[in-house]
Amino acid sequence: MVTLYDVARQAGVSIATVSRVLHGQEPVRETTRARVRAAIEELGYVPDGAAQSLARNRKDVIGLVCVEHTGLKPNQYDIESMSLLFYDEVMRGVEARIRELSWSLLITFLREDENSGTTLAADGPVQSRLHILSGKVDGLLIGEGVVPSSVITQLAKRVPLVVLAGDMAQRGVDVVAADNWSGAHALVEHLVTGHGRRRLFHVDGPSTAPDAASRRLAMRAVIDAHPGTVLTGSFCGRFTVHSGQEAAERLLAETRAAGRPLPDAIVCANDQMAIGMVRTLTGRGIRIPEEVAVVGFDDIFPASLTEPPLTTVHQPMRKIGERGCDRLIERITNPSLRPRVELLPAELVLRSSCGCPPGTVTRRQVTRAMTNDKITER
Amino acid sequence: MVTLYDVARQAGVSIATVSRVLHGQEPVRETTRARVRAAIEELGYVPDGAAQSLARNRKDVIGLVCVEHTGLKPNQYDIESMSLLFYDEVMRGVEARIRELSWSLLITFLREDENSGTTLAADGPVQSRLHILSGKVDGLLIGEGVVPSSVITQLAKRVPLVVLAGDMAQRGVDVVAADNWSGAHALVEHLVTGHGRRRLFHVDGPSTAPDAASRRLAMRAVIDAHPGTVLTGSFCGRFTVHSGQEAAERLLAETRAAGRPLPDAIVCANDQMAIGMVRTLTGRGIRIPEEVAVVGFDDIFPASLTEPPLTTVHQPMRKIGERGCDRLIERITNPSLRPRVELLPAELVLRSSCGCPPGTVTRRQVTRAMTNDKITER
DNA sequence: GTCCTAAATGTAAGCGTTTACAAGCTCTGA
DNA sequence: TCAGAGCTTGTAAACGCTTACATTTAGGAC
Repeated sequence: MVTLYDVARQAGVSIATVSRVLHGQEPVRETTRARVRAAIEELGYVPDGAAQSLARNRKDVIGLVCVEHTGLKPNQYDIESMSLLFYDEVMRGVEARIRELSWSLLITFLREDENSGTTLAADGPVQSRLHILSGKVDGLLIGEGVVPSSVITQLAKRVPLVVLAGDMAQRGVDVVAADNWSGAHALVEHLVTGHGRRRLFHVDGPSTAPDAASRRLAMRAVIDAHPGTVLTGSFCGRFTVHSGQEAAERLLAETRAAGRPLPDAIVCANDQMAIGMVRTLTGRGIRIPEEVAVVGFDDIFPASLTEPPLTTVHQPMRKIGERGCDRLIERITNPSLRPRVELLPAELVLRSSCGCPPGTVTRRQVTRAMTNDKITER
Repeated sequence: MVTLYDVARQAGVSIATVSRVLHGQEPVRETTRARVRAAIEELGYVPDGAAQSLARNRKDVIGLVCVEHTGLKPNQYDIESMSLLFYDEVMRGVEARIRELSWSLLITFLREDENSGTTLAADGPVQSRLHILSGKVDGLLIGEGVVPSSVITQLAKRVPLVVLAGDMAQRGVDVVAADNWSGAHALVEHLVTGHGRRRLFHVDGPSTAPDAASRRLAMRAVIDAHPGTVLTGSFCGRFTVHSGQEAAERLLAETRAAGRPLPDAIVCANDQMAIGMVRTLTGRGIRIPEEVAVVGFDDIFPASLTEPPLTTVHQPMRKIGERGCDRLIERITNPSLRPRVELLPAELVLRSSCGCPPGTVTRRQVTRAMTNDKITER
């Protein structure tokens, strides 16, 4: 390994001078500078990042902890695995910011199942990996969903940290997330006031999923605000295409058995389930949106390819990465900042599964005016 | 910041003892161990990664340099941006290996256009970023395509390095890539011997793209091996859907003008162009594969969604990440290893755009027997 | 109690940088 | 010619950890 000393010897100067040349600091004679440059070039010197970090007391590295969805066939892209793209977008947002600073980005994937069973263990594999990681970075960006919030709160005491996405208000920790509530609210509002749908069916996510919760609340809010609007029923799915299909089967069976008509609209907690719903319904000859509207959430890529194309809500993942990174850097710079929750506007994407005319593609940012406290109280 | 000294003071022991407890080393009395553990917990001590790296003389970090495709609309998934997925798969492969070792992964994206103009500058922005990066890692995984090979060769002298994907034989540098040639060869061979197609048209990639080159050579090889088989023409596209549509327009115009029949099969250098081709052709009422077969390359997600579904070649990106990582670790461990080129089998994916019956989905790994030298000589 | 051995713990020298401070130059102006 | 100012350059002390080696301690055997 070539060190500063080697370069200094080769150039006939002291290590301080080499360091100065390396960082373009001023008081170095032009001839000396040239000599040092030549030595660096000749020896192929690369400054050791660890030593620099130690001396400068900062690493110029931030860590991003992503959620890795499990149960996917490797090497094969399908509709389920499209959700993978979320964190890839976040990552690109973060990287774009990081790059401007000449910092670096450390990535870790945490598998959804990795923490099951060890949630409460103070020293599970997840904790251990996060611990090692936090020693290598100046700050951490953590995707919500895998790490229990108690662990996050604990971790935040030791290292600057920002929680990304998700929907839970982490008390005392910075959060940057999409405004899921407003997205879902605008979506359902559109069905009700835009297309006169009154009898709604809900395909919900798992009760444990925090994002599903706020979507559910938003739907409730719209229904309550419009007399005459009712929730005719709901199904609790697992966010998969298959769940959506199950939901459809169940819905059809139940309405027929009871001799009731179909609902006017079906609101699904994510696009995968909406796609499953659309497939099964159209397979049974039911016309969408004429007989029933179907909407999803997330705007994954295949949502634009269904027949009819799916009306949904796009999540600003890249922006979440960017803003999360900005926030983290603020916090690193000024650790005494009061933690805040920042919600980014979601984007309502109107295609035609909601009843809008075929060929429609309208995008509209939606969010609500609010203060921190309103949000954290939610 | 809490250091070893703080913990040592709190526990009433020396820093050496704390360090031993930290790493579970043997000769420490149980009572002492407990005392130290308590102090660590109480103070919320996190070992400083930089200091550890410096003292241990290894960083337990490897860097991955990805190619970032440009000109994409942010926050919007479309067929073009599906190519983004390549590096995301590679990344997951690398991370899976890294994780087993408790190492970390540093990510950098290099934009395709970032290097244009400065290719030969010894100190362009790309070089500078790679330089900083290489000081922070034990080794580097570089996706081929952005960094000029002269820069790579240079870099490889200073830091353990493995080149991923691409197709170029980097002399004197480790390479792990997909066997594009065999994939393309099997694909064209299938058209010719499996479906009796004789008159082939080629939608090529940019002449500068190294992967396009080997696909072109493979096609040539099949044609030469089968008397009676001819290349009726070719079009040089830019790997986009739009290029594929242009190619289709041009092909139709020329064959009609010359009063010639359509070719039997159209071989596209990637899926995006094949999709553009399929769209335009079916739009003009031409039946695929009855009138003409169309095949692509890469097996991006939308390839399975066209009508008819596209026959193509899947690239084992995740495997490339895994094997590249293994190779890099070998090289870090033993820097005197002779550099090798390793080609991973590609996977022929038969759907129905080639003439196979509707509903077909057959996957077959393809590669050729070979030695290093044969490959590097190619 | 003494002595020996082995186990437990402590001391201090790095690791490769940065940077405050000291020291050495080269001028300029008297 | 020399003092002093202003550039350059060098010296050495951190930074927080690991680890070889030195030292202390505990536990037996006599």
